[in-house]
Amino acid sequence: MSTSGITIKQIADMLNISSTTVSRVLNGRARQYRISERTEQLVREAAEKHHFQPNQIALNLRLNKTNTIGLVIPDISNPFFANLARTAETALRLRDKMILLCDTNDDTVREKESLQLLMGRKVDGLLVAPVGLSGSHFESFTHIPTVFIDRYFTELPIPFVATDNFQGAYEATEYLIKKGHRHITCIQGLELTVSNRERVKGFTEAMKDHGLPMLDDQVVGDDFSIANGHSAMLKLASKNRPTAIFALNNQIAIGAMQAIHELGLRIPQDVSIISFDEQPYFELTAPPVTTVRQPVAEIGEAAVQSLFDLMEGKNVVPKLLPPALIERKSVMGID
Amino acid sequence: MSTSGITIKQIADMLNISSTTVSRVLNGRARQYRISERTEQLVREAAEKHHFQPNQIALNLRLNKTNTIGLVIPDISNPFFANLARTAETALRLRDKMILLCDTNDDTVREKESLQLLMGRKVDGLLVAPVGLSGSHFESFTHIPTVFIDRYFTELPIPFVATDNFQGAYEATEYLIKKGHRHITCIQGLELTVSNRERVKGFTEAMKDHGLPMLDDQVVGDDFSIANGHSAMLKLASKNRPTAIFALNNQIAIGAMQAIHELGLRIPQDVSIISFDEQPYFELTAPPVTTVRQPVAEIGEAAVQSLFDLMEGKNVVPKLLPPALIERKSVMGID
DNA sequence: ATGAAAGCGCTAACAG
DNA sequence: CTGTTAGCGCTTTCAT
Repeated sequence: MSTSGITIKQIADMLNISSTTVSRVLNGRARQYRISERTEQLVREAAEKHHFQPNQIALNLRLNKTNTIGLVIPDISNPFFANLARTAETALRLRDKMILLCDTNDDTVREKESLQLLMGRKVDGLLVAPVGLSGSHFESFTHIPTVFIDRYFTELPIPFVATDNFQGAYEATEYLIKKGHRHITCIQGLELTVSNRERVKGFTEAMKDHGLPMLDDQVVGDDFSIANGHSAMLKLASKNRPTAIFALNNQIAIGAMQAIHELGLRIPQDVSIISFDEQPYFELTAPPVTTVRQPVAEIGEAAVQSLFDLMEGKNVVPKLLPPALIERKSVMGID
Repeated sequence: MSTSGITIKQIADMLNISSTTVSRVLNGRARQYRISERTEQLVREAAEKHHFQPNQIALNLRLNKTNTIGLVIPDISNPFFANLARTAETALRLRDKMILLCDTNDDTVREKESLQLLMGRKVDGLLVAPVGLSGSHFESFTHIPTVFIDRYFTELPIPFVATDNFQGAYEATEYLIKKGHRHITCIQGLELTVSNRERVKGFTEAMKDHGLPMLDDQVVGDDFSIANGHSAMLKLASKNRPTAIFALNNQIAIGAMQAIHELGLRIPQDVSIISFDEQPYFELTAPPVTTVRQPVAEIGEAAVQSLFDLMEGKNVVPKLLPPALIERKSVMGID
């Protein structure tokens, strides 16, 4: 039926009035411009009848504003980011913004490409969980309001909202140590990532603070995937098996647990495990897994709020939100 | 530094040439229009130097094409949809399209609103997992290429790609029955949803085919959430407890299992359970859960392919992909 | 109480 | 080999 929606000009022509008038009525400025009730009526009827929808593209061009936010994350299939995306979507919808979604797969090239594309699309703001340890390539984007989520670069004047990864990792490690573990291996995610680095730091520092030696292979693994958790665990078990594993995200933990089961080992009798990223199913696994909870909803909402503050020119301070240790049954006390 | 990127016109002015020429060079048509090497060189240098980025908004308006696809799904935090989103994102990126993400929360109002917004933004196509049992409100969108995913309306001439939900549910139910279960309760998701209806149908038909009576409360629950699975299970346990539960998606299964554990009941000795939606963690739960696997990646890729075929005017047929039963330990055989 | 005209940044048709 | 003009749909001066 309708080709693609009627335009203001078409309505104007039908009514033999100018498009200016139509625009004014449709933008609720009839009173302000003292447009006659009759004209207003006519315009409204025509618009209604033909399901007038303002062409946002034209609006974008004219107003130099797209009401669109770019969401750039490493992996939407990781429940942590999926939840983040959801809270962000909800918060943004409330403010009449839409999300352009970019999944970078934790790949620098894809990230740069995504940023470039989003620039071209003139997004009003950016919410990004960046790859890499330094954000030099973000400097060319300083003119567009950006808030980092989950990961960040302190040397950049760009605000961020994230979990205090260092603290979370420190506490998790200390918990393991207090349970009597001395041979603990950390299965990490992508090394070139701030969240990973902070977590590894927390692990390392806790070990040092408790006088435990950092041996070779004390930190293994190379990305945030299930496959990585799986293969890392397999290798670990074949050598001098640690008594406890610290998995640096939920995916790694799943992979490691799969491997442990395949090997016929028991948790926590043969290996204890603790994981970053609380997820509902960790309560149901055999055994339930002790985790470090990240305040996902708070992060998502605070990030959106910060972004809006930024867009309104307000001063925005970075936020590091506290994690919480959720103790369950996957860590055994040993002497 | 740079305000918002340089324009073609600005480059043209700097070089004292017309914007047409600049446009031609930048679009790789220098040869075609026999533009002098020198001019081409100059234009390229200027563009490079000032980081020229074509303004997509202007392009959209001019070309009447946005290279944007609307992805409308009920819940991005549900791993099934998160995975779908990921495959779709990857497939679309390969074809130089970006995704505008809308999370409807399985709410008709929000869905309509999303569709409306996406129309205004002139998306080139739509990928949607619709709420509701009839798609009358989609008829006003027939001019824009649309493919339904996971859920669909057979009365509409809109292609879809989905799991054969009926078959999956039928097989799951039959599996339960063959294991000796007679008192089976189905915890369903949102009733006003095609996927739910098909699954319930499969369940009902399998029961009938095996001569089992459909009692009151044989199908309970009302949405696809963890909370629903949890509360439904709590209620079920307090009455005449069934020997087996069929959870109609992964979230419901998680909620139900939480409730079962809280109640101090054992799976599968006290209650057996089977779930729609295979997920990695179902292998790790206590006990590992028997599930109906949906071919998520295939659905995502096929949907994108169908959408492109549609946009190219090709004939597209709906696809119902076969599910697979993954047998694990959550169902006990009884006599 | 209403309109004409300009312009957002770009490309395409037509002209040389 | 290059330029002029028009126009995508809308809003915003500036007129009247």
